Parts: sequence; C-alpha cells; structure tokens
Amino acid sequence: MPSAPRGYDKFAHEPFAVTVDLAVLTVREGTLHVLLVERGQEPYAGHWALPGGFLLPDESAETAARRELAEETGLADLSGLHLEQLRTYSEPDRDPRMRVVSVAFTALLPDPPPDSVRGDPHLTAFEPRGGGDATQARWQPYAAAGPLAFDHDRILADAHARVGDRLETTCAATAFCPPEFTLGELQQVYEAVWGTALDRPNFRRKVLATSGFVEPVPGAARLTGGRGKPAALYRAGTATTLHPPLLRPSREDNSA
Amino acid sequence: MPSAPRGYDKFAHEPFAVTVDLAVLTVREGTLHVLLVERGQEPYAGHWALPGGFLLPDESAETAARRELAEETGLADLSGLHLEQLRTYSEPDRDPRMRVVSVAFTALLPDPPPDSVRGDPHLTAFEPRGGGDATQARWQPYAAAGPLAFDHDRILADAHARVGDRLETTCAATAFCPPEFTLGELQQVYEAVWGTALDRPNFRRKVLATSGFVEPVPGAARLTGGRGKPAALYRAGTATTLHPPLLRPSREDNSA
DNA sequence: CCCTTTAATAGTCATGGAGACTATAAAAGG
DNA sequence: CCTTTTATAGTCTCCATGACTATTAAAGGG
Repeated sequence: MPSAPRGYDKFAHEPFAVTVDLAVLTVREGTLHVLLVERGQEPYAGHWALPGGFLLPDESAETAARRELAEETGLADLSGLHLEQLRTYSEPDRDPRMRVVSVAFTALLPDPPPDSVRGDPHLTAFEPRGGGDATQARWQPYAAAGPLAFDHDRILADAHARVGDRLETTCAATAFCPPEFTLGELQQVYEAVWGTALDRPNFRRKVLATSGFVEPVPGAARLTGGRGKPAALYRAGTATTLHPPLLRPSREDNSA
Repeated sequence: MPSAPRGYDKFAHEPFAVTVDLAVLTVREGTLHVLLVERGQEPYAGHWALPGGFLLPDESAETAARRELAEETGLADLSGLHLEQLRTYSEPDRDPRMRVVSVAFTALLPDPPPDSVRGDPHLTAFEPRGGGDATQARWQPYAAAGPLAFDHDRILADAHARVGDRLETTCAATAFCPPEFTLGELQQVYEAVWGTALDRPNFRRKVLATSGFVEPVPGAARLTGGRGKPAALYRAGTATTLHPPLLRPSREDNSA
C-alpha cells in the first residue's frame, strides 16, 4: 500500500509517457538478425534504434506492440505472431527529455526461404521500409547491431538472453522457421541464437523424441535443391513446452 | 518506428499513471503465503489486494518497489532482498477510473524461525501492520488469497508460476530461507511452491551435488530441538543458477 | 529408562537422456 | 564417375535421476 495515499485525484501523482519497444528477431543465413530503424528526429537523430512507439489511450501494451509492428512491416495478419513481453524499462534518465516508461517485447519472425514457395507469405521476414519517425529500417546482424539509441542496447541484449532461454524450454524455435522446415533449419536457429555448434544426430534425436515439438509433413515431403541428401520437411507441433528441456552445451558458469 | 511520429512535444501523446504491484511471498509452516493489504479507499475498498503504489517522479520501478516494500515492512535494509520484475499489466480497463500501467514485481522473504535466534533479523518475514491506504495488512495462505482487487489475482498467479520456474533453474529457493537453514527447510520451500512432495534423499543428493547452491555452516553446526535427528545447517552458496536444473516432478503436459 | 516416533543421512539399483562418435544414404557438381 | 555435401541411422558410454532400503540420532511417552 502506498504510505502516502496520493489517491486517484486526476494526476495528483506524476504522469508518465508509456511506450513499447520491439526486439524483432529472425535468423537469416544462419545468423541472428534484428530489425532496426534509423531515427529521423532528436534525440538520437541518425542513430539506430529498436522500433517502437507510444501507447494509444485505449491500448494495452500488447496491442500497441502488434500495431507498431504491423505498421512497420505492412503485414495485416500478425495474429499468429510469437510476441512475448520482455520486461519494462523505467530508469528516470533513459530518455533525455522526459519520463518515458517503456514496455519491451520480443518478436520472432521466420526468414523467407530462398525459393519463396514454401509456406504462406504471412509471418515471414520482409524487407522493411523507412517511414514515420524513421528515415530507414533494415535487418541488421545481431553482432553488428550496436550501439543503439537510448537503452536499446540493453533491451536487445536482454531480448537475446531471453530468447536463448526460451529455446531451452519451449518450442519457440519453430517461430523462426517457415511453416514447413527441415531439421537442419531448426538446428540453425538454435546455433544462431546460442552461438554454438550442435551435434546434428543428437539434435535430431532430441527433437524427434520430444512429442509435439515437430511433426512430419504428410506425404513424406522432402526438400530438394540443396547441396546434399534431401531433407524431410516438418511443421511445428502442438506442444509449447519441452520436457525435458533442450539445454545448451554446458556453460558451467555456476558463479555468482 | 512509430508511423505517426507523435514526437516528444509535451504530452502530445497520452499520459499514464504508473504503479508497482508487489507479490511478496514467503513459506510459513510449509505453506506458501502472500502479503496482502486491505484497501481502505475506493475502488475496491474493503477488498484485499497486493501492496503497491505510484512511482515518484525520479524513481525507477525497481526503486519504487523497494521503497513501497520498505514502507510496508518498516525494514530499512532491503539491499539483499530478492526482487524480480514479473511483467507489466496495461489493460485499459484494469483500473476503473483511469489508465494505470502497473509494473509487477515478485519478492521472496524468509519466514523467521520459531526460536528467532538463527540469522539476522533483516530480510525475515514480519507481522505486517496496516497504514497508509490500507486498513490492515497480513500474510495469507496462497491458496486462500483470492479474490483480490483489480487484476491482482492474475498477477499473483503469474508470480506463483514464475517463482515455480525460478526454483527449477536458479538458487532462488534460498531466498525463502533464513541465513542458516537445513536441507529439510529448503525442501519445504520447493514443496510449498510446487505443491508436490519430493523424495528427501534424492533432493538432498541433488542439492549437495550442485556446487555453489548451498555450503555447510563451519563447525559442523546442527539444528537441534526438532523431533528427529538433528539436521546440518547450511547457508546459501555463491551460485545463482542451477546446472543442470532441478526439474519438478514430471508434469508431462506437452499439450498446447 | 526403554521403546516408539520422527526426521536426517547413507547408501543401492535400474533406467533414460545426452554427449561423442561412426556409418550409410542420397542428392549436387565437377 | 567420383567427390563433396548434407541427411539420416545407429552405437557406446556415462551420468543424472527416480525409486528404494537401511541406519543414525534426536524427542517423547510410558
């Protein structure tokens, strides 16, 4: 309970601006990429930043995040998009001009396959265009993303860490993949996010042993046109969590 | 990027009230308890709610949460308190009178041992007093907590779920224990949060095998006065994460 | 004072998942 | 046709864990 009541009288308490920031990630050519915009206005004009914007009066943060993302991408149907609240950043000095409390989200998008035939065009990565407050927008390799405006470096790092954790215990990796994908592509997601190489037979065994993680595409569909033996196609299963988890290679850092 | 710039002109965008809500948990007599306050003012006057309050102009949410908790508990030193941001609740109608965006936190507190000799008096559960906006405050068994004001039932449920997950992968369970504790007490924390019974020898083996989780109190200190064989005393180790995790008994719910 | 009760502690045994590794199959490309 | 590349199949070992049993050391009641 507030020790000083500071009731609900119209803004007897302090008003804040509330925004959302989006760490939109995809895996392109085996590398983790993040969607960035170049700011056209002060502060941080000319700097790269995470996409985002202000909440409208009747919006929840989730709704605002979807709207901002849809405006950004030009995609109408984001209903199936994997969107997760990351955390809220509220340091008093995080925006040089006023108090802005920002609710950060993480979104996972598939990269469109080269042949652009597999799966539906929704929910696939896109070539972003600039617009609004941003002079341009583009996918940037995660490793080359910083430094960003505001505290977006930290938000992005937190998002990366969160997604890495999510890959261990949930089926979130399939959100990076097109509707039909090979186990090699799924493994590339893990390797790109974790930054580690995985043993292919073991990864395969683990994924297939986890019921509901992936299911084979009917008709023994295979993806040909690649370099080696054609790979079987799978789609995301109905499970959302992994039991037991798929832990990343031992980072035995049990230190404080 | 925001498609409509809505720059930073003083509240060209909408102002929001920002609060923090605290799910303060402890394990008392083998049962998970939550700290609740009875509201003295509308809305929800007479209803029980999670403690919390408005952000001050120069406070981060974390700072505000610690301040509110300190005001609530009367404890000056909360520096070592296990405080974790849960998530932010921003539904437009979550407060009947205005837009309130609330950043929720979870705090874990030890329950003071019966003899009140072990450990320092800081960071131990307390008998809360009413004050401020609340007519009274008290510990309530988690199972008998609802229904609460606003969306606090959901916040509390989310906090419970989060803490359950944290016990699997982190050393957070020791935050429920006094500075010196027995493995039986630590196990009671897991059982109270998860709502399941654990095999004592296996639990013991797992905890002791995880380096940095707990360390024995020097001098082979033991806790006597109980019913059975005196138990060895341990204190929290330096590790923060559990490798491999301590997974709760198989809830094989791999369903969507 | 003994005997029961209670809880802590010390094991044992079997299973299963995961790491490390080898082998084979099936495509593309020269 | 042979090499390269990737997918897939399978093996072996080790360790963590679940399910147990046994022993120790206190309190409490007769």
